[in-house]
Order: sequence, then structure tokens, then C-alpha cells
Amino acid sequence: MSSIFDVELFGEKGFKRKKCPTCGRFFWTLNPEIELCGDQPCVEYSFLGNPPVQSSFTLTDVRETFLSFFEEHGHERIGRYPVVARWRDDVFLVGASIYDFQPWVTSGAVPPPANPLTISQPSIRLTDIDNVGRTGRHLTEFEMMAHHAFNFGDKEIYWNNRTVELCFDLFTDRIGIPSDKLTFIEDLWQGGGNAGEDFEVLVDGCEIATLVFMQYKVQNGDLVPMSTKVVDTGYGLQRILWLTKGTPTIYDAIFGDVLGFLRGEIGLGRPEEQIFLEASKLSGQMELSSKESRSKLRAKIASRIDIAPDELESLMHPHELVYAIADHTHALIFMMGDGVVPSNVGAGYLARLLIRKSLRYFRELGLELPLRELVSRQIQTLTLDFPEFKEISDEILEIVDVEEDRHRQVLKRGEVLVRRIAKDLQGKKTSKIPTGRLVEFYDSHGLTPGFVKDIAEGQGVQVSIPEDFYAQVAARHEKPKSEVEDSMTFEDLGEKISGIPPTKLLFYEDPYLDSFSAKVLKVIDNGWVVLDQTAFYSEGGGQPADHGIMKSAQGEGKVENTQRIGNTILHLLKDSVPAVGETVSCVVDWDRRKRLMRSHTATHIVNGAARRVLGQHVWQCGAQKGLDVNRLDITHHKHLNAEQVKEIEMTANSFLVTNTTVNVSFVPREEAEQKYGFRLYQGGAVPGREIRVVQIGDWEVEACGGTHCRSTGEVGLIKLLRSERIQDGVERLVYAVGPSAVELIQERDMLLETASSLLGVPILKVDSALESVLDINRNTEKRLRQVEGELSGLLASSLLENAEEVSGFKLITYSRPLEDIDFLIDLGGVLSQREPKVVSVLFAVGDTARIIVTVGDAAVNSGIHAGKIAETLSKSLGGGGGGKADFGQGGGPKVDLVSKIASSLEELIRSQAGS
RNA sequence: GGGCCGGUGGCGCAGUGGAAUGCGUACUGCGUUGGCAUCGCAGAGGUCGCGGGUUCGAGUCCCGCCCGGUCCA
Repeated sequence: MSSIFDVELFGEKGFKRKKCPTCGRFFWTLNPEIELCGDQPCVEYSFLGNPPVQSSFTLTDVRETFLSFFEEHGHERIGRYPVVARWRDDVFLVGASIYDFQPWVTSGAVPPPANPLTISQPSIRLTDIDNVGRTGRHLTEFEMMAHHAFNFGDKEIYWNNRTVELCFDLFTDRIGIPSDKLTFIEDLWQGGGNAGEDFEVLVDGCEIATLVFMQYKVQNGDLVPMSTKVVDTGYGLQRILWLTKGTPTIYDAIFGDVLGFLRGEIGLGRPEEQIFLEASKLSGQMELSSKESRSKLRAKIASRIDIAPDELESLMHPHELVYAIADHTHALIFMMGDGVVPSNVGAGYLARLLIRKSLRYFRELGLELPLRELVSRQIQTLTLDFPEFKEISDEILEIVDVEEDRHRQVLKRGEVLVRRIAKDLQGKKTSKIPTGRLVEFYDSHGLTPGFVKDIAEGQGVQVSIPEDFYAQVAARHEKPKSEVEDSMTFEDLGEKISGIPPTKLLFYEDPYLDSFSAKVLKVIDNGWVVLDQTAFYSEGGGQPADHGIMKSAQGEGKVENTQRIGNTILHLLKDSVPAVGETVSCVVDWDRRKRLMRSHTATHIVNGAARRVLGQHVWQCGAQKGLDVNRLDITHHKHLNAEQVKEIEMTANSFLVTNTTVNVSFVPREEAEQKYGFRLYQGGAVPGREIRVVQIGDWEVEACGGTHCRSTGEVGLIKLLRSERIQDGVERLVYAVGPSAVELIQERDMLLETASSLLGVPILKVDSALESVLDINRNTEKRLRQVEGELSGLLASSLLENAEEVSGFKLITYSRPLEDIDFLIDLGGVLSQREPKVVSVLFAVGDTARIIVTVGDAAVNSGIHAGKIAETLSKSLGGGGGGKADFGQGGGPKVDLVSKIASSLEELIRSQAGS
């Protein structure tokens, strides 16, 4: 048999292959009595209260045991990666150790940092977040310990035999698990577009490791073999510790101190071991996705330990919340420690989700404790293993406070909102809040149905929460259709340049090289030219492409774009395109390039300044260098005020004038990460075994592919123009650099000059002069309104004196320019107040005509209706109108008819008076 | 990145296409009072987020943008 599962070790040790009668899967074991595979739901956990190992391991012990074991067996130990996957755009968070090496290493594009290697990678998975605390085994943050071997082509490090052997030795020799307790189940693993056979490794029903032999690409559902074969293992650190302790839940094994603290704050006793022991056993037996299955589980546990389901619920629920809080805040620290700032988008939202869930659980438990106190405790414990969180802990706590305050605001606003709606419904004699409203409260205002219920029922309005509430929320988010993908232009180019040797990058050898000669290797029909070497910088890292001139026998061509695909640089030529084989002489548009170099160096300086002014949580999360203005997006939880912007500007410029040398070097990845930390990856992680490190003194060190000035003095000047809020948690700094900055300052100066000469005061008095101008304007307007009021009084008298008597009413018609419409409305009001028998029809005439009709009390009582008069008159002007009995308005575009409709007016009044 | 909710005096909010006498609160003055609270009277305070469009007429309807909130990936 040549199956990948039939490894040498099994033969040597005498493992037997069996088929599980329940799930039908094949598995390997040394225990002749075992029939079932050993996984859930085929078997129950049997280590609870009865661990297979006698030990007093801690998390630190297990981690160290693992890593040193693999070091002793030829693996290089690699430091952990951040939990924020800045080097990937397909995921926000690292969910497994292999994420660290995707896609660059696994695709073969970049060599691994070491081979084979071992690592313990903190990983975050939020998909099962609602099961955390309830199942006894789910965590949002866990450490995946791993040993990886990358086998490229013929160069094999090791494969299935060695992998299983190492795993077996680790568990039996070092952890001390009896060998006949180990079960290896055959399975097929798929994920992230790859697949491979794998073993699930189980002990006493607990899965503690997965050994994947990744060797296929998934294409259209088929498995296509790859030349790269990767040993991808994952050992659950927390699971292994749980196994050795045999506590009722995994939370008891890892969060001991925190759980005790929380229970103390709430006044909650220790949970009944038997209950949670059974819960953990049983929850493995069933999917816990719906509320229904959760209550089924409750019922089952209740019958096992002979207790009423309601009583069981009240015994378990508070403890489940305590477990969940401990877990959520723990994961939160990893996320924030690695630079995630809570936000309403991206990874930031996931951090906010954890905070909000924790706060809701606090509320449910009646816990008044500030969240920061719990987080602070957790950090203290966590820094023993992760000292890197020390320097950022104060900021984490501050941000947690800000978030808790925000949440309070949400609830406060929500309470007012729900009260209002409840009152509204009562007015309509409806005593129940409709489900649609409930969904809207949650989706648009962040209010959970439970919260709404509390408030509404206090107002005497009923709320019933549907079972499928969250499904209804989800339904609101179903997309109608997906967007069309971008054009594949560059991918098309990629195929056409395969086989061309890498372009020699002259701009790295000498960033100040502005002219060079090169040989044309390839010309693609639409004007893209590949050279053997180039000083044209290709667009990347937020730095726009170089432009310039390329001279050949064909003439002088303009380089209008430069792009990089893999290791090849392509130039887009306009006018004269050279021929293959020609030698061309090229000149880089140096004014452009010099501006971009200054901008790029300035960006690093501003980033460093922002971190110094605002704190360690500041990370670059996007940057665009330009010829005139540049922008840098940074993570920060509050709006920047004018003082902070000024301070960043001053800090940056004060450093700039020290004229510090900008040092660029290629450094092996591991060395760079060790020396400078993951701060390097401000612009996302950079591929390659060697990283190009741009170091500006001790101010800022970044992995960066851009071109930079020799020293900071060349930047000249950095002028911050403004800050904007891009998203919650992300602030954008906009700034100009060098001569561009001077230009902008000059423009602003000019504006001030103009303003000062318009106002006729010196520049320093522009503000106070403008203030007094505005003040005068306000007073003038007020005065105007007063005069208009007086005028309308006088005018009313005169109009009433000259009013036409029609059927005992005083008919007034009067016309003014269109812009006096407000005056006419006022006048109409005065007329109807002064004279009960008045019927006034006022016209405002301009490009269009407006009609105001006011009618005095007596006339209204006699049946005259202002709105109807306005309507009738307006219709004859080609428009429409309406209004109340005493006040109507309308108008129409037929301006020239205004003088003629007066005659129809008398008729109108007579007919209304008669009716 | 997408969905939804919102933006009207300092603050909290009303406002069926037809007058912003807007409402509550805070503010100023006067009165009531030994003083405070309370109460009464008067007053001040508005680019209805911005820009287009439809209309005789837009806070209100349509489109775009800006800002805030929230949920989802």
C-alpha cells in the first residue's frame, strides 16, 4: 500500500488501521480494544476530571516544550507574527500559523524565513464567537503551535513519515501521553484554495493537532497537484493544556485568575463542576448553531444530572457569560496590542464587536466594573509571555475607556429613541413593537432586542423577540449582486513577459541616477517596453511611477507610466517606441522624481512624528505620495484637534532639520524583524527573504521599496494642511513638502493679502475686521426687517383706504418684485389682522409669479376661502396653489397674465360669497 | 467595502410640497421672593449639513457629495 496515510511509524510501532462504524472514517491506533474513531460525536470526552497525563504544566511550559522539542529536531524557532494580517488583503486576522506564509511562501514566490521552522502563532477566529463560553472548548484567540516544512520541487525537507514521527515523539516523550491513547484519523483538509490529506490527532476524544500534507490546488472543485508540498501542522496550545489538566472547560484551564476575579466582582460562587463537565461532553455531540439546539442541549444535561431545565439555565448562564468575557477581552488585547484601533470598518469593527459583546455581558450580569480594570488585569498576566504589550498597555486602556464611553452614548441615545417610539405606538393604540422595528433598532442603532425589551416594557409596550431574529438581521444584508471585477490588463501583460530575465534595478543602486542606457528586451504591441536595466521607478508603495524620455533610432519617446510585474519592469512609451535589441538612452523626469523622493521621505518622518505625538497605537494604514500634496492615513481613535496637528507638524520639522542620514539596506527578514519588530511593516508586509529597510536614524524604520532622499534636510519643509477623518479609527494627514509646501503657503498668504486689502486692514487685524463686518451685516438685516415691518404697517393703511368694495368685502390687489415675497407675506398678515373684511391678493412678479392671498376673519366666516382663490388664480397663470381659508399661496409661470386675472377676481369673490 | 438610520436655535427634538408666530431645555432681562428653588412675563438666538434637479413654491420629493451613528463581511 502506498497511501500517504500509511507512514513508516505506524508499521514500526504496530498501529492498526480501523474503520469507524459510526462516521465511516479510517483511523490508526495502538489500542486493540478501540472500535470507534475517537473523535466527537462518535465518542465523548473522557479526559475531563481524568487527564491522561500527570503533570503541572502551564501554558508557558507547554509552549516552550513544543518549540524546544522541534528546535532540537532541526527546526528553526520563528517569532510570532502579529494577529493582524497586514500582508494580506483577503483576511483581516491571522487564523492559523500557515497564514503567516501565505501567499508569498506557499506559492513559492518567496523563500520561507527558515526551513523547516517551528512557531507558536496566536490566532483569532471569530466564526464561532457565539459558542464561546457555552461549549467549553471554543475560544476566539488561541495559539496554534506548528512545525512547517516547505518542499519545493525536488528539494524535500521532510514529508508524511517524519511529520507523524515527530508528532508521536512529542506527545509520548515530552508531554507524557501514553502511546495507546493517540488516535490518527485519516481526513482531507481544504482551505484558502489549497488542499491536502491530513491526520487529526486525538486523545481521549480531544483533538489536539492536525497534520496537513498540503499538495493540491483547488481548481473548479478539482484537486490539481502542485510542485510545492507543504507540511502544515497545527497543535492547539490551549487544548493540550486543557487535556493535561482535565478541567470541566478549557476556560478553567487557561483563565483561572481572571475567572475568580470576575466571580468575586459579581458575587458568584464557583460553578458546579459536574454541570460544566457534562456540558462540555455533550456540546461536542451536537452542533450549537441555533437557539433551538442550545435548549436541546440544556434539556439533555438536565436529564443527565437530574435537575429542572430552568434551574439549570440559571445555574449555567452567568458562568457562561463570565467565560465569554474572559475570552473576548483576551482576544481583544492581542488585536489592540498588535495595532488594531476599534472602528466601524475592517478589522477595527471586529475589535469593537469584542468590546461591545463584553459590555453587553457586563450589563446582563449587573456588573458595574469599568472594562479597563478587567483588561488591565489580563494585560498584566499576558505580558509575562508577550512583553511586547507592555509599551502599548496604557493606550489600550485609554481606547477601551473611549469605547466604553461610546457604548454608553449608544445606549443613552437608544433609550430616548425607544421611549419615543413606544410612546408613539401607545398613541396609535398599538401595544407591541413590530419585529421590523426591532431589527432596525439593532441594525441601525446598535440596540439589542433584549435592551429594547427592557426599555419598552418599562413604558408598557410589549416586545416579543422572534427566534430567528439574527437571521432577519442577516437577511437585510444579503447583497443583490456582486461587483464586476477589475480588468485584467496587468495579468495579460504578465503572461507576455514570462521568460524575460529580471530587470536590473538601477534606482536601488543609485537613487540619484537620472540618466542611463539600456538594451530593449521586449516590446509589447501597445507600447510597453522591457529593458535589461532601468532607473525609472515603478509605481509602488504609494509612490507614483516615474516619467521621462527614452531615445532610440526611432526618435524620442515619452515614458508615461512605469509598472512592475514580478521582477520585471515595464515602461509605457508614447510617440516613438523603440525596437527589440536596440540600445536606448533614457532620462528620468527629475523634477517629478525629486518631488516624489522628498514626499516619500517626508511620509516616513510624519509617520514617526504622529506616533510620538499620539502614541504607540499609531500605524500607517495607507499612504499616497503626490507631486503637490501627500496623504498619510493613520490609526487613531479620536479626531485630531488643531493643536495635535500643529504638534505633529512641529515635531516632524524639528526632526527634519537635524539633517539625519537616510539609511537604506537589504536585511534578512528574520534579522530585520528581530532588530526592529513588526513596526517595519507600516505599509503592509513586504515579500522576499531579504527586506529593504529604510532607516532614518532612530526616528523611523520601515520596510519600504521606495526611493528616498539621502538625508532629511533635502525634504526642506513639511507643511500639514489639514487632518480628515476617513473612517472611525482612521485619521488622514494631508501635507505638502519642500517647494510644494512653500507654494501652498504662498497661496494662503495671497488669500490673506486679498482679504486684508478688501477689508482695508492689516493682515493681523483681518479676523477682528471680518467679525465687525459680519456684525454690521447682522444688524443691517435686523434693521431692514424692522423697517419692512413699519413699511408694511403704513402700506396696509393706504391699501385699506383705497380698497375696492366688492359684495361688502374690501378687495385689495397689489404687486411687487419677486424678491419681496417675504415682505408680501408679512403684509398679507397685517392686512387680514387689521381688517376682518379684507380679501388681499398680493403678487410677486419676476421670472415667475407668486400669489399670496390673505382673508380677514369676517370674510372667512362669509365663505371666502384664501386657498381656493390662490388655487384658481394660480391655475390661470399655468401653475398651482392652495392653502387654508385665511391664508393661501400659489403661482405660475405666465407672468404676463398677472394684470389680466384681476378682473376674474371680483367674479370669484361674488361666487364664493354667494355659496 | 456594502446595507440601514440620522443631520432644523447652544443642547435634545417636532415639523401631511404651501407663513420656521416651531416645541422642550439652557440663555438674557423684568416680575414674584428676605435669599434660593418655584412660578409668571418679555427677549435674544436659524446659511433647516453642502451642491444640483423637479416645482408657481422644497426643511419636506429626486440625484450627488460631506458629516455623524450602526450593523454586516
